Amino acid sequence: MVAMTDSIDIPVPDIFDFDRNLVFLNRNEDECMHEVIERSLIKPIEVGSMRSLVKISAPHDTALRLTILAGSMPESKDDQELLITYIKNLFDLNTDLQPFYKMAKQDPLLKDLVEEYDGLRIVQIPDLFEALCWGVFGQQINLRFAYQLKRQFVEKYGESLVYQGKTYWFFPHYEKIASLSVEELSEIKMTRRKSEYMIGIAQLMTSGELSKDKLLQLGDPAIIEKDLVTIRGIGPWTANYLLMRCLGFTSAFPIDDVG
DNA sequence: TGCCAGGAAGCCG
DNA sequence: CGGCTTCATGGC
Repeated sequence: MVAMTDSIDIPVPDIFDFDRNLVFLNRNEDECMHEVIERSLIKPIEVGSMRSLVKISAPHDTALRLTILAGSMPESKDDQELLITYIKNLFDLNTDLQPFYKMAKQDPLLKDLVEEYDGLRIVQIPDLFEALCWGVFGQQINLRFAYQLKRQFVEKYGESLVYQGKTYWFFPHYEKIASLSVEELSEIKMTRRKSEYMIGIAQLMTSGELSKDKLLQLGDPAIIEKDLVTIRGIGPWTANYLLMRCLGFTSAFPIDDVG
């Protein structure tokens, strides 16, 4: 029997600093997929049959606490596990950072960096379609505009809920984008080419040819990257970005780029 | 005003 | 493979 509770606690690893990760999540005011309020993350999350506005906080530093602000708690055991998996992925809780920290603390260049950002994880975009879209949005335009594109996209094709008079948006489903024409999608001031990329990607996901599970089953990040690059609209940069920000290959992050 | 931004595809040799 | 052109829109 599943006990009906108001909140779910998820234990966090030793090397984890919730506030530092919140700072990262709060880095851009144009972000439309979540907000940070008073040491908590407010985020609409859709997993399985659950679609709710979730508050994530850390009342004590050994666990994250999930509270449902609007919608409902996951009703089935499956949905509850999907939610927990999503949050674990979001904060990259499954990665063991001990080996990296041990190595970094012996490196004169990395030492200061690791201490300054101790407990900061590579925050993920757990949803593959969302990560892919964000990669495409950001290609060859300034970030400010990329955030604008995402917002217009989300508010035009996504669904929403209202909480305390404020509207929160879920990321659009790929099935919906797959059915759009280039002309329709281009209305939000994306280039035709970006529209083509996104519709093509949405179609691949709708047909089931492309999925996060399938990519992860390939195992080796180099092989995954090769697979991703065959998709029109995904080049080396976006493929690498996906490995790092969605597929959890945080060890592959470019140390050259640390600055 | 002009350069350029979290690139990638297409074409040519 | 390596280099060059095109795409197209805001930001600063």
